[in-house]
Amino acid sequence: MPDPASDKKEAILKTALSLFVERGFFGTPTSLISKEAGVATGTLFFYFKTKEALIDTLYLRVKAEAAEAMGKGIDREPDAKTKLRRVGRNAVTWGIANPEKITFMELFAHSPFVSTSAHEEGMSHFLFLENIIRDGIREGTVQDIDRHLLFCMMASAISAMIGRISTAKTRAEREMVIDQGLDYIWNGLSSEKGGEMRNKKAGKKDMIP
Amino acid sequence: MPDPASDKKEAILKTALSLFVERGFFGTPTSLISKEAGVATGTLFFYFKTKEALIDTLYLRVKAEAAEAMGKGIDREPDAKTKLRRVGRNAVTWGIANPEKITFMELFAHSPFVSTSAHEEGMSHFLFLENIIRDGIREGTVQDIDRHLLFCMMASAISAMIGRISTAKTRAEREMVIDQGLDYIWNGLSSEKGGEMRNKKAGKKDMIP
Amino acid sequence: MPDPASDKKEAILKTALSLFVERGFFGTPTSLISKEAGVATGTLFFYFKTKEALIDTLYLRVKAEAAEAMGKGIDREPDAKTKLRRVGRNAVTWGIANPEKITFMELFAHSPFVSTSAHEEGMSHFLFLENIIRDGIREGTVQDIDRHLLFCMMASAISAMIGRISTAKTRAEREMVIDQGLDYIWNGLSSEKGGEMRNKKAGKKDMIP
Amino acid sequence: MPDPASDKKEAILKTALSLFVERGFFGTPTSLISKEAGVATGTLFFYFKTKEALIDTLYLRVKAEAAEAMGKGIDREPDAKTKLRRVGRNAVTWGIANPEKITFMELFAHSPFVSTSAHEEGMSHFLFLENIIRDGIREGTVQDIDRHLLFCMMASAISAMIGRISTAKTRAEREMVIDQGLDYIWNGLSSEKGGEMRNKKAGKKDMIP
DNA sequence: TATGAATGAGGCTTCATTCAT
DNA sequence: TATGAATGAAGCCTCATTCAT
Repeated sequence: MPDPASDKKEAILKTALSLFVERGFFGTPTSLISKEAGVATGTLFFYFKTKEALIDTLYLRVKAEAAEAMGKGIDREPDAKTKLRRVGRNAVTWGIANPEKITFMELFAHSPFVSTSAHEEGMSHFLFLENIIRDGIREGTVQDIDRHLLFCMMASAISAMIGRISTAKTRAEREMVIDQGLDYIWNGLSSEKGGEMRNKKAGKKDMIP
Repeated sequence: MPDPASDKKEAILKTALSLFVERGFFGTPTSLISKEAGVATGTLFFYFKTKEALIDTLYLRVKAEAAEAMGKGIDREPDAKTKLRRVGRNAVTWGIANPEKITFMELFAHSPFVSTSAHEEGMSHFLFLENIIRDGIREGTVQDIDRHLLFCMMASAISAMIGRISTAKTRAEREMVIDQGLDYIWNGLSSEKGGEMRNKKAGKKDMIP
Repeated sequence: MPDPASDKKEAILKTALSLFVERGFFGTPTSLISKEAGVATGTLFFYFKTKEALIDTLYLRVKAEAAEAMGKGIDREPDAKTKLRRVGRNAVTWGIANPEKITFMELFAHSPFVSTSAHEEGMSHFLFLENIIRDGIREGTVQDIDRHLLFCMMASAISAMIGRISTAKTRAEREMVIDQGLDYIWNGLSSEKGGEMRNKKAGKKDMIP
Repeated sequence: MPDPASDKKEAILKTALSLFVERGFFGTPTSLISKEAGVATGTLFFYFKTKEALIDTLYLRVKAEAAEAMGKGIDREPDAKTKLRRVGRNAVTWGIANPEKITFMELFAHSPFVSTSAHEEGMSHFLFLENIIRDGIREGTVQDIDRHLLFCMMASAISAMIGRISTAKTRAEREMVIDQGLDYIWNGLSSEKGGEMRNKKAGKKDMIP
């Protein structure tokens, strides 16, 4: 009962993902994709009008999947800080489980091979992140600096983490890197850091005799 | 004094830089490079055995130039913190002045078109950065977390900053983004708050008695 | 009464005619024909074993229809001259009413895409024309020159007329062109003129006395 | 001293002419052209940006050559009648000597594969013909009917003649067909007979005392 | 050094045709 | 009868690279 048509389409998408990551867009001929996917050359073009249409579809899917994974469970978190921390952990978890997809997103995030419309549609899945940042700024727990800059930096930091984690040998090392990385990110975002704020809060408590 | 031969070689390199950034590696035919550079197709292959040899040369040059720019004046800085802050500011300044080169580095940082040896040689120019981080850790001013992770995160943060800055309309906005970005980076790197957090936690325990 | 099966076949033929005229044989994919005809790709190949079988069928139909139209009413004409003139007018009338079919015939009259057998069978519909010419020669009203040449020239003249007529703006202009064209054709075919010319000259002399 | 570059280009043009005539535009792959011409596939595209550019060039050349051949010696002819007769004979002579080129012109005269600009430029070579017809009308030796129609009919008649001639077995038969054909054309064009016929009819009336 | 005509492998895509349903 | 997913050969064209000059 598995839809045979869908099977071939999925096989193409899966194979394309691997090959694009491995060899880049221009580096992977459509003929290789179809061969590795076990379909005829014409079949690829039956499902995707163009090589670019193929990568567009792929891009959108991966972005959507990533966004969904990152947003998992954030509603149960009480504030922006914990929400963002959970997003970070979700991202790392998903990235580790889907290294190809992470690499794919990085490779084609600014690629001209992906259509502008696909870029825009892909970006829309992450609007919820900007919302959390905005809430955090309102709460006073996130530094009130340029939101888009924060967003980009957070994204690049997570990406760097995943990159670093993928070289980790043990589970322990991996966990350590995640913790350190999330600390780094949060401390960078936190408005507490001003050392003074901490001092202030802590001080208040400390000062209570 | 201008060696005519060298002129052509330089013209090819300069043109190739622009075109690779604009259109990617596979997207720019060598014929286009030579045409835009005002030389014959054969001339390009006289100076560079291969298209890959051309991009390797380019990559190495840009990396070396970037490293040199980032290291400017760090000897006069007293400690790791100020050194790193100066590196960051140098990087941003250079990146803004050389947008094509920045883009080029990002595009080909992990690219298979650049040979492994070139990647390694290119990376070597940045060893001084890891040294500063190591010193900072020894000084106690930089968090004692994975050095390579710090390095990657710093690099990606700077890159994100430059990206964000390039969309800034006014000089004032630009300066603000730089300051905020460097704050973010430093606060992320700083051991102060981390220390305090640890202190805090430790404090909790301390307070138990 | 409309056989649904036949409906599809007719739809395919009709669509194919338009598309072949518009875009040529190789220029119109069978997939386009079936799409525009509103049938599945497989259906076309159910009714026509091959793309060439389709165009053969089309060719034969159009030729037969044209021949029938051209022969309409010639039995009521008294002699070869009037017969031929009626054939010419019939041809023009039909050609104006069926521009696609005329173009189709011209396009594929010598085309290798139409099988030789179809060409031969198509030509057979026009044998009656050669018969009229033969009769005219026997009557003495048509020049006794190569019959096949006459046939070809008449055909090409009619075709030229139709082409010229299709650029006419007004009905009056169109009628004028038809009359002039038929005059041209007939005068070209007529043996009278030679005779009359001779008679005329002779006549002049005769009249001198 | 024969320009080697030009050699290859000419070989391609010559081969393309034969193949297009033999197999049509879509029926002859560029790969076949280059193979038969003895050059590499890339060479064809070095000289002609596109397959269409190739046929355009070919079309223009053939048209120009045909026009030049048809106009040969007409200046030495005294009047429109002899000029046109010479044009006709020139055309037939050239057509017999260059059967492929004649066929080529017929095949692609209305072809969409030849660009509109090429069609227009090609047509311009034949303006001198329309001029002769105009002069003839002024002289009173050519029927005063639509000039463009005359032009088309003459062209198609000549073409039909050539077609018929190419099936001639003996030189004598060929000469006969040429003479008959030119007679046909001229009688069709001549205003004498038309005029005389009218004169004749009128004359009869006039003679009625 | 420098040129640019020439090469030919290889890429993307089309399309006539088949076949299981 | 009718469908449309699937096929794969073949077409047009690009482009890194060479080589005679």
